[in-house]
Amino acid sequence: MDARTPSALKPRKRPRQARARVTVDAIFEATIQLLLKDGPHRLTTTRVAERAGVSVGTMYQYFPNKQALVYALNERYLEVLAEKIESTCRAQHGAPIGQMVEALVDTYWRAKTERADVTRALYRSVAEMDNQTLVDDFAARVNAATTAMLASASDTTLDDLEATNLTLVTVIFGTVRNAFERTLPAAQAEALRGQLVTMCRAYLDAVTA
Amino acid sequence: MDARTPSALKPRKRPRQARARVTVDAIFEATIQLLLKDGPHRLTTTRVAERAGVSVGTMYQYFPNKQALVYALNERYLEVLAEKIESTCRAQHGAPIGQMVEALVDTYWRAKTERADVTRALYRSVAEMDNQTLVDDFAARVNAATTAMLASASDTTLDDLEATNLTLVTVIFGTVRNAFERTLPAAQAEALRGQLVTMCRAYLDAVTA
DNA sequence: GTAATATATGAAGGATTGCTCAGGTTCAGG
DNA sequence: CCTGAACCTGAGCAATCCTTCATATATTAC
Repeated sequence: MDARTPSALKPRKRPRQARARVTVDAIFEATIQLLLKDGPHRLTTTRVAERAGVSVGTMYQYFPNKQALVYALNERYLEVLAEKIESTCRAQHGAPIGQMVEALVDTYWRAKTERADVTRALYRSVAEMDNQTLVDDFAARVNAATTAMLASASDTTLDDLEATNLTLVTVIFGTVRNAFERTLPAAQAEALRGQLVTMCRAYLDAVTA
Repeated sequence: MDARTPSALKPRKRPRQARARVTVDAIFEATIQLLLKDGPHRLTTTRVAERAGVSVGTMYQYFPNKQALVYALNERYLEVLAEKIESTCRAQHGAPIGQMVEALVDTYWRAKTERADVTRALYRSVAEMDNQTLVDDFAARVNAATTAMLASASDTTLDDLEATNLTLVTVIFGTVRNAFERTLPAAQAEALRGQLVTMCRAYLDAVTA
């Protein structure tokens, strides 16, 4: 758990026994399902506990309040996502730059598509409860990884690494998100993903020449 | 008011006298301010009325419930935004395609930047209350306008107008939104806007050649 | 086996919220 | 000036909702 986590949102205690770990997982899963079904403003501690098959009191043994629950959920999700991105960046170290962005788009797109409904549910929950800290931390972490990757490109050195990196990351992440909110038919979504890669490559050609 | 507005969200009645119009405006403004200050999940009918300087009952004379209030607010905002975009598209009819996207980015970016705080507040409120209908309508409207514009380009005809249009719109809108959530320093934001234009132009060169 | 610890329960308290309604005030038209 | 329509008031009801705590069970360590 991040040291930067606001104290009011820090988990009360970690599960030590196996059954407790099962319980906490069930609580997380129940939260996702409810977020999905009813949206964030109908997310209730009672309902979460009910669906998780535990009592409210149990939930409060691990999370000091409702917000902390959603916070922890997003933290968990972003942690996994950040790791995937970092892994891709490491794998592409020293590759040609065009291949890099393609890999980045692929990784991010796939991560979001794997459980599209969960993605949507969490996007909404981040907005409702305010988890800006989480988002900022995530952004910083991703930024470091992609910057390092781009700097190692075998076929070019970028004039303004910072600016190009910021542009690529913002465009890719923003586009993916927007694509999700439109709930496009699969074929169109797939086409869009291809076009996004084309676009990024064209951009890199332009700022490289 | 759109005919597609779900009946549970339709305004109860329109203000007929001048003082009533003032009241409704005050209610809208109060909603924005509270959304800004405390986020959507602390938006309360009592608080809205209080800050607007009217009583709760007054609010309920024009809106059947809280959700309808937020809905109407976003409807108003998106209406203005859609008009700006349509206006730009008309103005660029028959222009070179590169100039078109530049104008589109400019218009959208400026519209969002003019009152950046309001933009952020509304982004969040759309997510919390579910106003998907509004977003979909907006998307369809913008789509029609930009498609018509792109089709009239003086210097090229696009192979796949639909796909290119979808790509451009999704990328531009998504990027702008993401840029806002990161609360970038003004200089970086400005640079990003420029890079976005470069990117779109490079993309158009690529799919046109 | 037993003490210490971890985990689970759920009724109930306290606070808040969305919304109504019976009764007032202001305005516009005649 | 008068009357009906438009507009406004705000105490209070009903419905939740978040959270606690006294109590009970399961697990681990010895």
